[in-house]
This record gives sequence, structure tokens and C-alpha cells, in this order.
Amino acid sequence: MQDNDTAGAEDGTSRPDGRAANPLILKLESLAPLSADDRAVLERISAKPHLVPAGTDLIGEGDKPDGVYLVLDGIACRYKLRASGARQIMAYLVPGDYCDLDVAMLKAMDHSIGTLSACHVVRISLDVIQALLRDHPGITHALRLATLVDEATLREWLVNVGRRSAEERIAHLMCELLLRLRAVGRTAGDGYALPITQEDLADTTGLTSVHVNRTLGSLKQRGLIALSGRQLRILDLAGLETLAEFKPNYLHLGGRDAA
Amino acid sequence: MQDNDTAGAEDGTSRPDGRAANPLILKLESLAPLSADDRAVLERISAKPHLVPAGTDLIGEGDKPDGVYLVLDGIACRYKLRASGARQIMAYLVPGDYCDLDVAMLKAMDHSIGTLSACHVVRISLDVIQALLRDHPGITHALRLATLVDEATLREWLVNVGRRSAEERIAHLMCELLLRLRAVGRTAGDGYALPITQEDLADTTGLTSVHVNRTLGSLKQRGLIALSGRQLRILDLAGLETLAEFKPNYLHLGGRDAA
DNA sequence: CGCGTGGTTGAGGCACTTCAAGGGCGGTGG
DNA sequence: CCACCGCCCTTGAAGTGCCTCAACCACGCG
Repeated sequence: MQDNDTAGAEDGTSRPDGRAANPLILKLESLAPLSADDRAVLERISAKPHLVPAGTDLIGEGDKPDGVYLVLDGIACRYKLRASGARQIMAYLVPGDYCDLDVAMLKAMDHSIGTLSACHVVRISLDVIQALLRDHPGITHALRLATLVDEATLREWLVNVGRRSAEERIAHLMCELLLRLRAVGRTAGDGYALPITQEDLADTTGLTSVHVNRTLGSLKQRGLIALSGRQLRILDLAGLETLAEFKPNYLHLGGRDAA
Repeated sequence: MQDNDTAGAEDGTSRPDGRAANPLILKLESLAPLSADDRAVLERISAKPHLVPAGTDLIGEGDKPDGVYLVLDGIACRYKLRASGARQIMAYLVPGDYCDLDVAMLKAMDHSIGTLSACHVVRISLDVIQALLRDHPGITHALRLATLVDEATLREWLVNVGRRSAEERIAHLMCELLLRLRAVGRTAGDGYALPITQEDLADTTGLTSVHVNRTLGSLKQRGLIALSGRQLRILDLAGLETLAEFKPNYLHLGGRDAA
């Protein structure tokens, strides 16, 4: 369902009325059905996003979590820093993603969450979250499913850095992002915006930015991708998936898109 | 279980009546208080464990989850295999650990769960789990907390393979296991049984078994650990923690053990 | 127009892998 | 009770994927 809504250019990022489709709703509906009422509630929650510049922390390690952040546009991440300054990125938050529902149960964050690109973000208070979980079983079910997928994605990332080569790691990440972004209508064919630096990619994949650069070069040379101006085009999706040994089952997409 | 049951020796692995203390109860109580009733319910659930030999799958990738497995003794793990046969272990299940509560929401497992050593395991049916979550809010709270800690541990493992050297990875893992096993009374001072092979360690840390062997050698030579016969003694805990840059905040231990 | 951030490229080094062979030890069967 | 077998640990030597250090370049922005 990439080119939905046709109307505007691109796909799904805009609707006839000119407003961007709500990525949270799109994401949850890719996992479980929602009622019209559910959708209305979610629509209301994600009104009035803040614009946060790139490189901004939403929550820092050690802070007491004060709410749940929902990303509507841009890319944010979970990360940890070592004393040396080395950074490991542990998850991407793309449009429709949010940080943990149950996080309020903890006294202090054990990692930080920050933006990689400029982002549209909504902060949802704990009261609202609790009301949501109490009064809307359909939404609750979908949110819990999404949490399971987040965990599965984290496991796949561990496989990525633990047991794949540099080329395979980056190829796998690109395949994953294609499906995740497609589910929220942020792709154009087999391409999408990837508004992050090569250093961010390095800290994601456990490599150095120099080696990421060379690896991207070799993926381009193989004719698998084109990447410039932070815009990625996958030229040979089948080839990229084969290289990465990509199996999308861990994303638990409803089946429409799933392989 | 190394040598408990020896009537009171060691620490907390045995009780006056000769039965091993229930690791699930110990674990949950390290996260949140439980009522006497809660404890009785959990005690009943974990009666009659099965003995499973080492190297046995409890659930395989692709299977539909049919219940929750609780480990009472031994070490099991979550893992994935690549087509090449390469294995990445993504989590250890030590006594008191269980596999996901909400897993029933998914149609198929996206990874496998198997034993590394011989294990005492209890299978808890989905009905029982659902009844537990419905009728025992105290237990539910503790279980949800434990799930958050599992996730945090997974993130820390990603940092481990992504941004630490071989020595640091193994040192970090040993520090983590000390706290996790201590919380369930399976340690003896700064030592514990580690009934897994060096190849298991390699697949955990993203290394080869050859390099794990050499790295263990260098940790021994530095006087940090002693390891033989699958029994680990940490000789210099402070040194090991410093080397690994170990910060136990992610385990969210109540505060008694936490740094 | 200058400056800063990020991308690109080269040369050299090292941490970890690969391949290969031997040794210890517990389990099992004759 | 001993001999054998298989699993695991151990060690050596050679190779390589990725890192480090160090430039230089491209571009957007003030």
C-alpha cells in the first residue's frame, strides 16, 4: 500500500484535505483493527505537535520519566553513551513510534532518548496514557502489540551487530526501515527520506563512520541502493534483502505487506 | 544449582526445610513487594517442574506460542540462527526468568528459546497467566516491571556487542549475572555456577569461541576471575566492574543491591 | 565569504577470525 | 575396570575486516 491516497505527490504523507495522515493510527492499524472511535481518540491525542530540532534530548538517562513521547515526523532514537563518549543507538523512533508505555513504573531512565533529525513530537502525559489504557481496550491491545514488535526489533538489531558483516548490517537496517516507513505512509516506491548522518548510522550498527562511508559506497557500486541528499532509493530490493538475509517476520505486520 | 541443599551452606539457595527458595518469588520481590497471598499463588504455579536436558528447544522460531515457560534452575536462552548456522543468543533465562507474558498476542514466535544447561522448567498455560493478570494486581505489577527490566537488559547487551571490546563484553556479562543470580539466591559470595560452554559465551557476545577462550585467559591472568569446571569466582569485583564500565542501574534492583 | 558540519579517501595497524591440531575429561560399553 | 569416544577446552599461525589517524573536499548557513 505504498502509493495510497494518490492525490498529492509522494504517498500518504498528505491527504485531500492537506493534512498529513496520522502515522500512529496507520501504524496501529497495521497491527490490529481500530474502531472509528479509537481513531478519533488517537487523532485528538496527537494534535498540536512540537517541533524539536535535531540533536535534542527528549529524556536523558537518570531522569524520571514524565510522560510518553510520540514522534509524528522525523527520526529520534534511544541511545546510551559510554564514559569514552562512544554512543550506541538502540532503537529508532520513526513516525508513529513512541517510548514505552509502562515506563512510568520506573524511577529513572536507564538510557536517553533524543532526536536525530528535526522532529514533530507530542508529549502525552501519564494521566492521558492511563486513561487510554483503562478506557480503550482496542487501543490498548494495539499498543501492547506494538511494544512486542519494538522488543522483537531490538532483538533483531542485536543479531545485526553480533552476527552480520558491515554490508549486511546496513542492508538489513535499510530493509527494515522500508517496511516500517511504508506502514506509516512515509515511503515513495522503494525509497524514503533518511535524515540522519553517517555517524548516526555508525552508532546504530556498531561501526565507525569511516567504515559506514566505505560500506555505503560498496552498496552503491553493487547497484543495490542510491543515496544522496539524505534520500535513499533502493534500486534492487530483492538483492538487498538477499544480502541482508532479511526476514520481516519479526515486525509482525498483519500480512498484507508481510512476506 | 551447584551445591545447595547442603543444609544452609552458601546463601539463600536453601531454606531450613530443605527446599530451594522459589527464584520467581525472590526475583519479583527484588522489584516490588508481594503479599503472602501473592507468594502462595506463585509457589503453587511453580510446583512440579520438568527436567529438560541441555540443548533442548522449548519453543522454536515459527511456532505458535502455547504458554509461558518459567525457568527454576539452569540456564536457557533466546536465540536466532542465520542460514549459515551462525547463532546469536539474545537473552539468558536464569532461575526466576520466564518468557514473555504478552506473547500469546502473536501468531508465531520470531525467535527460538532453548536450554543451554539442563534446566528445571515449568510450563504455565495461557489460561493461568490470564487469570493471574486479572486477579492479582500485585503480581501483575511485578511481572510488568520484570518485563521492563528484560528489555533494558536487552538494550545493554546491544551496547555490549556494539561498543565494547571482547574483554569488556565478557566482564560486563559476568557482572550482570552476579547481580541477577544473587537476586535469586544462586550465588556463593562473588562466585556462581556458569553451566554453559565457551561457544555459548561466544554466541552471546558476538565473538568466536577461540577468541572467548583467549579472552577468558587474559581475564584470569589479570587476576580478575577464576573459572574452572563451570564454576566462576570473581576475584576482584571492583576491578571487573571498572573494566566493564558496569553500571547496574538498568537492572532496576530495588536499592538493596543497587549501586 | 568564511566557517562548521558531514562526507570522502588513503595508509597503516590491530582486534578478532579462520583454520588446524592436540589434549583433558567425563561418560559409556565391553 | 579399563579403553574408547565425543565434547569441549586450549594453543599456534596466518589472514582480514574493520579501526585509527589524518587529510581534504562539498555544501549550507550566517
